[in-house]
Amino acid sequence: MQAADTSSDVRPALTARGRATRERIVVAAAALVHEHGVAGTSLDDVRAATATSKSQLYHYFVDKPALVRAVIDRQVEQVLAAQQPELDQVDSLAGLRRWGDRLVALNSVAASGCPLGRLASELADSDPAARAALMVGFARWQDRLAVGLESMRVHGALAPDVDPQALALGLLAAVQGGLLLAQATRTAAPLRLALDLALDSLEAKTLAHAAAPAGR
Amino acid sequence: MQAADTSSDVRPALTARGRATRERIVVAAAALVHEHGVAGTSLDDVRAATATSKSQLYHYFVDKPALVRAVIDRQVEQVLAAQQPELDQVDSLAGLRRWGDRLVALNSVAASGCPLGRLASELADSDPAARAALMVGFARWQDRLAVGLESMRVHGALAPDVDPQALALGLLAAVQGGLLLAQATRTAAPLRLALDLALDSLEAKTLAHAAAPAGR
DNA sequence: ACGGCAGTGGACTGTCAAGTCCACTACTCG
DNA sequence: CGAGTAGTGGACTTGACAGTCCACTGCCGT
Repeated sequence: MQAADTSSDVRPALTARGRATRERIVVAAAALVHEHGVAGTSLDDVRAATATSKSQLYHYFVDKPALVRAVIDRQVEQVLAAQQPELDQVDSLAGLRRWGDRLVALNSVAASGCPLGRLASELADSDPAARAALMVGFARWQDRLAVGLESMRVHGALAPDVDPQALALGLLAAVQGGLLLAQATRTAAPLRLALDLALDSLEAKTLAHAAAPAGR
Repeated sequence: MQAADTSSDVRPALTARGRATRERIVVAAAALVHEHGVAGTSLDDVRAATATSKSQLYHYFVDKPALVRAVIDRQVEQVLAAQQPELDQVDSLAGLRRWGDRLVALNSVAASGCPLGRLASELADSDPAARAALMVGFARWQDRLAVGLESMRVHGALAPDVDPQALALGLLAAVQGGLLLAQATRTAAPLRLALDLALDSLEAKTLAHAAAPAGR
């Protein structure tokens, strides 16, 4: 009914100048939305921040939700890119801890929470297309982690009976919750502690510890 | 400057009828805000849902932020109450798992996320008074958990060197992240997995494991 | 039985935001 | 160099929402 054609938000025939302007709009909108939320960001704010006009906004995006979807796509890329190269090197316990340290460091710069988390909690119930795009983003994040965990399992660094996808999702949840509380408390501690708790759990699932199986 | 007198939102001289009306407004507003967010809930929505008039809203609350603060206070109570009695019985690993099961069960009824989490991510950057109230709520939640964990430590069910407050905050972060992703994915799995990961970590910190790493 | 105040009804105002429209500019291609 | 189209400027319309105002009602004490 609504989003049958998922590629409809990509307008055809964009010249180089057009692509640059569109990009400028998305970048500024992403920053504003991250800071003030979707509802707290007006198109006039975007217009002012980009020195564009109302007609340009509607030239490149059919309506505000379409712009928000472009922002989501951008934030997914940004969030994944900001974790590089550590995210792709989580193939050992040490690698996982390095990745965690990077997240803590990123959060320390500006404890403004995870852009995806904020968008998710604001849009999950109201914008199905946005929710779908966010789910894809979270899934990509989870997969990156799962690939690393699977490699650990294969190399014998994790017990053979663990489920990498499940662990990755649990880890991602810990990160999201840690970032949420870090934003609320304006403290790095929640993220740090959530990561420690989750990673300690993984450490307990290393082969050495798992020699004596702990069931459930 | 603005919120020097923190008790100013409690209007004096309320009769029984007045208190009932005020309560009705807060209850309906809490439900609407939980479903559509603060920005997505207009005072007209609240008015319609409570069969009240505009003047009543402004009779009981000086402005919308004041109503939101009342909603926050209510949600804090509701969230803590909904976890009873399990939350006050987290004095063993089994008790912790029962508490986790209750959270999963609550979330299964309607995967709408944690009211506090949603409010926190929406208001943390824009409403300092709201953020403060939410921090108090999270702190109460954390303390309840910490009391249980401390009792476990004292009874020897946890290693003596653990920090109950830190573990409680980590646990709370896992829950928040799990609920956020559960809402986004419309699945119970993230909460379940986040709790499993965190509780497995606690299990690994039990005295038995700390003394000699062996199965339960 | 009345004076006064808590509680109520609902019209009204000002502001702000989304989305529309049309005129204009500048690039590109023949 | 001229026509057509991508790109731009900004005024305008429409609607929604926070907040105001004043008239009214019903409870309560004396």
